[in-house]
Amino acid sequence: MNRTAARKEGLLTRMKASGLRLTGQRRIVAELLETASEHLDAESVYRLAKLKDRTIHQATVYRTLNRLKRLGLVDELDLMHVSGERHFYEVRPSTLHIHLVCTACKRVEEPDEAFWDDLKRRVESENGFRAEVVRVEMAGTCRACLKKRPLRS
Amino acid sequence: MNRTAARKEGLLTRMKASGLRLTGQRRIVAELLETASEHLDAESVYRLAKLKDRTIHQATVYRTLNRLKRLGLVDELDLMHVSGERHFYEVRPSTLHIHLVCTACKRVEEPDEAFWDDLKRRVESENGFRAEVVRVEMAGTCRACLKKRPLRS
DNA sequence: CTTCCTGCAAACCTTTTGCATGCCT
DNA sequence: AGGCATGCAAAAGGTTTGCAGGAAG
Repeated sequence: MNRTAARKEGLLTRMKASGLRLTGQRRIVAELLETASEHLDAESVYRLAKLKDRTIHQATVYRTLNRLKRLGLVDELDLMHVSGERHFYEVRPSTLHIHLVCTACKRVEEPDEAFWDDLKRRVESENGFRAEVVRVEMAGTCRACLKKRPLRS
Repeated sequence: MNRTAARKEGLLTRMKASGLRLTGQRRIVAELLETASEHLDAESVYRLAKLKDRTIHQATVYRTLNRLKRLGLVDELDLMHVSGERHFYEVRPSTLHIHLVCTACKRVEEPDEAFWDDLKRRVESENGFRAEVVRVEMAGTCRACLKKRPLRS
């Protein structure tokens, strides 16, 4: 939930460090991604960005997102396709993504328990696989919805 | 790896049990999904199905895959977009999907260690989230590729 | 006879790309 | 000047849909 906690230096800082030219529009996109309280898809980023700069174009949003993705500063998610085929973007927290997608209320929880790092280590020792990006996605029913509609299964 | 092991009753059986009409073309799609040694995307299913029935149409493949998906008999995967935006399909093994996607050789490993089930239980007890589908995707470098190009990071 | 499946083609949605313009360094 | 960023429109890629004909229950 508190997605800001995972990051140390701001996205803008890292963008500049990556040699990326920091234009006004890119700033807007970066700030949106960083301050969003929920995951945004490209279209949402575009819609929100337009409120701050009416002239921004969708192609620019896509290009910016792709640049950030290639630089590894932002990750593209799919969230189990709860909302169609769109991709969602989030500032890379630590290469570790854990999403609990509630199929009832569509909300996405992001627990940040430390023990998940365990996964990476286990896979490396047991499978000889060095994981760079770990994504755990679970679809199911969240606590709140379970209460409303208890024992559906 | 041995993806067949995870299933108990055949997909065809479960399709019939779901009240789905079992046509020749659907059989072909189901058999392809079941016997595939690697993950197939819609287009591959189409291409392979056409070898067995020249008259099958892409729309039919999509419709069949969607039906199977909605029935929960097959799951749609994204495999970290190592091969573009396509979706891959796999017969639902147990609602538990673990994919180790090697970014070097593009191969996908599916370790079927029992301890992964642990994940589901932990999330339920620690987050109150009842997971129906668990998907763990890791992108990184597999054992073989690590050997070829040791200590890249 | 009704329901469901299929082929076909067109539509759809999201994302990418080529080109021309213009800004920044 | 040179390179990069942007707008625009067109294309691309993958998937879905409406309709009409046909097969299955």
